[in-house]
Amino acid sequence: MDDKPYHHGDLRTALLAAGEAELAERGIEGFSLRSVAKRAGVSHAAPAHHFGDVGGLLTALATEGFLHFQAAMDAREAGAIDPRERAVRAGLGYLDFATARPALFRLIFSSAKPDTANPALQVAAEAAYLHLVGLVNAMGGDEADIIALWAASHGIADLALGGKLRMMHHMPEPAREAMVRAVLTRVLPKASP
Amino acid sequence: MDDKPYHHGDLRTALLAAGEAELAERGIEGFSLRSVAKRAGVSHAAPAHHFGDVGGLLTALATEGFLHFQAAMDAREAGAIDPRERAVRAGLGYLDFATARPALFRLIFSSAKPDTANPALQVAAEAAYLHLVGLVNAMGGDEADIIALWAASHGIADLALGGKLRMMHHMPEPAREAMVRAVLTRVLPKASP
DNA sequence: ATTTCATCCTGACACCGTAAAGATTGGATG
DNA sequence: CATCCAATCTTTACGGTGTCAGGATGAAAT
Repeated sequence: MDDKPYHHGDLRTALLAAGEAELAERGIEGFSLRSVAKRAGVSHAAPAHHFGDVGGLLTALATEGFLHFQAAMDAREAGAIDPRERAVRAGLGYLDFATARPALFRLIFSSAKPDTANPALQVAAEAAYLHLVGLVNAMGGDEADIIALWAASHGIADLALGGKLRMMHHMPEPAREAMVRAVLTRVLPKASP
Repeated sequence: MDDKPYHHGDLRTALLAAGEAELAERGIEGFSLRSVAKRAGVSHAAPAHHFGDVGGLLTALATEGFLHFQAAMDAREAGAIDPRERAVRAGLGYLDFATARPALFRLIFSSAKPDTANPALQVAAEAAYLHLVGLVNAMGGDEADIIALWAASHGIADLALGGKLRMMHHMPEPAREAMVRAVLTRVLPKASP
């Protein structure tokens, strides 16, 4: 039997992985620091040294979450040239992320626990925002267009997570994507001549 | 001194009021059943008899929340005749509610704690949805228009609560309303001829 | 007057986050 | 190589939380 060494080796990384698993299984509202430590096979006070308190761990998880968020949009945008098509795909990626990692989505957008003053988190959040700005600028849109696209994408994703869009949940996948496309197309700036 | 009688008289109502105060001061993530009981001047186990567990109390608060939500939209819509203007005002009321009662907003739309199978809660939620459907129908819109208006309104409100719309938060009130109007106008169905 | 029963309280338990203090170990320093 | 140091992890402890079991109270019904 491999008795566990006193020093883990890469506990910080292990705790982040355990934290993501905890979020996926129990959600934000069921998230427990002690449970995360148990997942990593470590004492309940071990996380403190790496993350301070539970807010510190959630801040790090949120920072990672923004990367996943970004990646989900990039995956959808890949291959598309037309700026309007790219913007629509970004919205689809937005929904992909929310569906695939609901708790992470809520952690990022609807929780007060992550420390919004944390520099790394701010950088990650700003990057996601700038990505959106780039999409809208490529279409020749203004600030209202930015908010419109963002709000529509976010609204669809958040309402879907909340189970409020039951009519959409009862649709087959292709029809659902078509519906999202129809909605997002409405909020794009007028096609440039 | 009025020593408290053993029987409260209307504890259920008092607990609901205390629960709203607790939400307003501590938010969902800081919500504590024992603290609510303390606010109502009652033992920590007293709420159990009226609401079962904490989920039961939050379910009742969410049901009440939908009424406040409805009222906020009605207040904005009052006096407007034109269907498109009414729809835009509903969106402004949506934001009003989120701003005035952020924790209640999150409880309704982003929490898993309320029991979504509760009949009273379902009725309240359905009423809010049907109100939206009525607005869109009056404009001759279809299902995509419903989702578009709802998602845009919800997205703006939820992002604003999350502090993500900093550019909007730095605007004077009239400009902010103008911005919301500009965004919402984009998602309305084409004006009927 | 007695019984009944909803209401409310007390006490207990397991779980949680956090802090303090001790154990262990890898690595730097001599 | 021997020693010390600092980082890492554990143990223990404390107050707070939700929930359950059992007892106390008192209003209403018999």
